[in-house]
Amino acid sequence: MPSPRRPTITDVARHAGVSKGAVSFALNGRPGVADSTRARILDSARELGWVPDHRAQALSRSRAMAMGWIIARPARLLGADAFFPLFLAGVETRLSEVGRALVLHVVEGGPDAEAAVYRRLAAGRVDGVFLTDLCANDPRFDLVERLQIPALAVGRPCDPQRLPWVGVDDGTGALAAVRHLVELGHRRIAHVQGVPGLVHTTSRRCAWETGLREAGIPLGPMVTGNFDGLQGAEATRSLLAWDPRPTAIVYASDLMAIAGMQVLAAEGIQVPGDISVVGFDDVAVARLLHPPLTTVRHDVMAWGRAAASSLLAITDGEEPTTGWLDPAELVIRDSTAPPPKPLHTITAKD
Amino acid sequence: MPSPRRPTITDVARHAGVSKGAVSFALNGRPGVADSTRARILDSARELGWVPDHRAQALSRSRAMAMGWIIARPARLLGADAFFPLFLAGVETRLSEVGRALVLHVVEGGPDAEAAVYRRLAAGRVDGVFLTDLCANDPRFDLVERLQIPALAVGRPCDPQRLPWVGVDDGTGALAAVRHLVELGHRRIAHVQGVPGLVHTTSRRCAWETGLREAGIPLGPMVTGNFDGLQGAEATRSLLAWDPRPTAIVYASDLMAIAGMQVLAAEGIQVPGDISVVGFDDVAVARLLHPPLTTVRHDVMAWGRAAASSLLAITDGEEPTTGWLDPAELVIRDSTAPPPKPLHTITAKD
DNA sequence: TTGTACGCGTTATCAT
DNA sequence: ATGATAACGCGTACAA
Repeated sequence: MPSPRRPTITDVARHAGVSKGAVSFALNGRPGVADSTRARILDSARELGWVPDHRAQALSRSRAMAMGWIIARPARLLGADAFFPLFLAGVETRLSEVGRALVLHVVEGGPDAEAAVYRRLAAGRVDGVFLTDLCANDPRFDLVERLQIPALAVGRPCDPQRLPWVGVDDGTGALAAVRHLVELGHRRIAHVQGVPGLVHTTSRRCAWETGLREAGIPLGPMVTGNFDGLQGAEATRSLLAWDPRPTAIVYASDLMAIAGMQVLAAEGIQVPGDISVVGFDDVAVARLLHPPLTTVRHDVMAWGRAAASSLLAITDGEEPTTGWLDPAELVIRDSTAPPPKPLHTITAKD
Repeated sequence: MPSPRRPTITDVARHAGVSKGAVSFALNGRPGVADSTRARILDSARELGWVPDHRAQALSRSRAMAMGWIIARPARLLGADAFFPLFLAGVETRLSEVGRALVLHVVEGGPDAEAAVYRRLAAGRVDGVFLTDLCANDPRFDLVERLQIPALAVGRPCDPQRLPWVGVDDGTGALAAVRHLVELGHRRIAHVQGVPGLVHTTSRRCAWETGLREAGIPLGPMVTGNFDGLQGAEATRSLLAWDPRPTAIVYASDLMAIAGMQVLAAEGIQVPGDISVVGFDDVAVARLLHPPLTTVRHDVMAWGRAAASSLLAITDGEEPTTGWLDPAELVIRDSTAPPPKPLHTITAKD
């Protein structure tokens, strides 16, 4: 039995005894069709089980009805990324509301491969793109301009005039974390920063510096982590070698903090008794750790929703909302406490 | 300055002094064009910066060049899902190799909303779909058949004849976990199962039952967890109330295991000294816990790649590979050890 | 309301 | 064998 061809508006038109044009108008709810005719057309469409063909609609409307998100990173790292799934969930819920799809690409092959993917997407596969993982002098700004593809920066670009952007101010949360530690009495507060070059790595580190400066504390030791967080372990070991040892560590991600806590536990160092630990992201497991992790929470799903709304506005020719959302906020749990009595530290100073 | 219209094959044809058809043949590497002409056409295309318009290509080829993945779940839960990002990464790397995109949808509104999304995607937005989170009597099998959309089941369906499928046998790994505990001397092995109804929940629970049965141990207590793992905490508390208390707990996911370990730690129960813990998934943090978590690993990225390859084969009219991939395997770390000496247990029995 | 050109690449038909 | 011409896919939009 031959698979019955999907009905087209031509079929609907024939069935309703009108022209193709009338069907199109009726189905799109546009004026210029008598109510009785419109009803008849809609009935026919329903009866035949007509569904608009996405490819034809895309071609004739010159719109892909989809947004693109290109992630330039080894795919394997997605499994350890706190941002990715939640941002995606937020974007997706918003796009679904207006019948748009999300086209996702993970590309590993360096800038050229990345540019090739943007070029492909720009050729009618998507109507706009999200730019995440912003870095200083981000080459994608030139790229999307050259390709004439609408783009939204996720986070505040170094040159915020250049593109619409939607960001969550993580500096506020990171600063709150440092102040919290200072209030608890800490004076030797270390930082494990994230991947160098990323805008949010810088903003978190700067917040840490600001917090120390405003408390009149000299800048403590800082080491650099990476994407998958495993480096948090090594970073922590290197911090333990400092003399005097830090009494608190502010990590740029929960995953690095978790890796660090495991090192501390293995060394017999109590958290928070000996060293206080602060993470960043408030991942699902953060509250499930022992002790539950003090961290900085940002509402990544809301961020995704807002970003999607902004990009939709851009592609629909409206004025996009741009700027900061609610800032990240400190979530105090049990991994932070006053520093240990400084007895042995004084000895160590000699 | 007017935005210079993107060049079409008509422009290329004019530039090279040939017809549209010749350009199409040349660009697609099909015979019937003289080599010299072909070279001239390719030069023109390169010079003009021609890129195929995806919408036009999709319409005329009647292919969307994209695959769909519809996830019917509250979007928020994606942040706590070990499977999602890795499977996606695997799928995506494979699809990218052949210029296909992944169209992703997260839908929350129940079966009707889900069916509506499938209908939309089937209307030319994608060429095939992945079916994940299989459950018994999955209504999507009828749905995709009715919509005539190629589909691949991710995991082994209850009726494996009905659709091509690619699965990872998690039963083998779960069974290995139970055997490992039995060998260590455990006799009271509990299980915290996953979301009821899902195929993999059943297969893991059955493996646990098999392991106990083959060791001649009566079925221990079992409780039910959920998606986000937080219920792992409550489940664990309920297990602690059993008398005699289990000496080992096999969780259906790492996240539940982590939540459980936190409860155990809070109760002053040593892991693995008092109770051994086994997870499932081998998420990134599993090795970073204290103690590092014994768990069952499945290569989810490879699964994603294989699934993508199979679905590509289906939509390209080839014979898809179907069946099991490498089975999940036990990863022994430090959260499992022999049970405590049964002194007080004997007392408790009276 | 109808008729028809249009978007753009593909492909079948036809002429050389 | 080579290449031109035109029809096609399907919904949209404008002239009539």
